Amino acid sequence: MPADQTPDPSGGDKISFRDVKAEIRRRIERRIWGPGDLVPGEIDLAEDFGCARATVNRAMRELTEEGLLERKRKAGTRVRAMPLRQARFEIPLVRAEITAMGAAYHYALLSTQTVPAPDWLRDRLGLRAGARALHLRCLHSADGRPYQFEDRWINLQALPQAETADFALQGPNEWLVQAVPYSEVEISFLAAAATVDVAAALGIEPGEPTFTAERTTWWQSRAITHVRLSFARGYRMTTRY
Amino acid sequence: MPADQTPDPSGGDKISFRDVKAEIRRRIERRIWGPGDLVPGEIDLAEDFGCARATVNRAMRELTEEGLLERKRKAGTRVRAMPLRQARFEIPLVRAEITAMGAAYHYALLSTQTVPAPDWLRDRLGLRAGARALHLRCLHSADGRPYQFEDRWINLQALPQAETADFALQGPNEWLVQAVPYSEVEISFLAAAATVDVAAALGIEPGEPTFTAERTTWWQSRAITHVRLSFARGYRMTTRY
DNA sequence: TAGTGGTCTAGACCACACG
DNA sequence: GTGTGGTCTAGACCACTAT
Repeated sequence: MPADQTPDPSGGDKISFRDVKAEIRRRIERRIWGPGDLVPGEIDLAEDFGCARATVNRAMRELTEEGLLERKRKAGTRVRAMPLRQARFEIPLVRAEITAMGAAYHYALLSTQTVPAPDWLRDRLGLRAGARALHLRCLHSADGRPYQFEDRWINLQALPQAETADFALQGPNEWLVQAVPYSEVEISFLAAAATVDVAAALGIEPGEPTFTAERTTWWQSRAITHVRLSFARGYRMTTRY
Repeated sequence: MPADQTPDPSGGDKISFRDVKAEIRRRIERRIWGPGDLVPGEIDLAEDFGCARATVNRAMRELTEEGLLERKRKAGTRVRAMPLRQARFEIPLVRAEITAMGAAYHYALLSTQTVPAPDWLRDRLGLRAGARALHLRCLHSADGRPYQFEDRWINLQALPQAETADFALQGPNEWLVQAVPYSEVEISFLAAAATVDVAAALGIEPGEPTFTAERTTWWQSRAITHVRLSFARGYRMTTRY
């Protein structure tokens, strides 16, 4: 009997769901199970691997979540014909991002103003006409160099206490996470030409390409805040998968 | 005893790990368990909820993966003080992306050439001096409008059969997934100024901000391909979490 | 050393979807 | 109808780590 029939080369006694995952991965990579193929059922595999069905189940469930398999009741499990590529990005607080690079973090509040929400914002956040919003502009720096320009709007209907908060020392992002944790978020990434505002803050030329993130946040179905983050020249968002 | 001690309001008999997740979420949102707090152990919660420990375990494991909890053996489970924000983006094939919008997909091969790998590419892919690479330039269109410009390099040492493949009809991406499935990938997103090449292909002005993705792919520790994708004006990558 | 999470098992029942 | 995955359970042992 070939030695690689059984995963778990380490001599440990029990088969782990990790072993099963690795072995299934291997069989897919080596085309033993090709794209679109039907994979044996959990019971068969459990017997093959010499483990409980629950173990196989967990392995296949995770591989499904990772985009390698497709499962349907009664129909069985198939190798995804077109593997679902997905990347996961962590969205840290700027402070954490900067200190993690080993740079000194500095925060500055550039302006703060309570104004009637402009039309596009009312539309975006679902505010009624005449609603007031807090508008903040901030700069986050790394080792003294501009790193990220933050242009934020806060819905004062939903978060009236924001009007009296002091954003001179603590950035609005950090204030918000302690005020409204675990919210629902929509985030977009795009390339934008630097406006005069942004260019001035980041020390670049107007019109220069700027990596930009826009984030809208809800809490219990109420819009809380909308922010546009403009990153300094050369910024990249990177991940592996 | 308060009615909300027990989740599962629907009158169903068994407690699902989903019920447990929802209830834990609720308690965190309502600050019953605040940031940094120690959460009861699995055994206690299982008794509370009237379910097996495995059920609580799955709920908490998934919440941990979602970034809401932090777990350590012996130390127990805590509510993350700074919730780990993470976004997941699906990286579909261009064809799928375009047809999903309801637009007609069109692919065109602009140029193809076998050349010695330039220094930056040798560096990036870990190729030896003098290594040859296949250089492809392609355009993907939606309803006849340029959508994505693809500038790709393929390592011919690792994939010699690419040299004789016909990329006139099938894009290199699609060819590659069938030739080398399930590889290891590093991907970056950035904002770049359109080069003359890119601008001409996409029908925009040189220097215009262009949302750009760079992807390098390995298979069994060998570099396979490196690609730079430039998106048309107005492109956004969006997700919710 | 002891407590907590991590995992495996064997068995059971259910829900969905294909024929 | 019937087969496949989806989930729950009760019990067990293990592995890490704080004390």
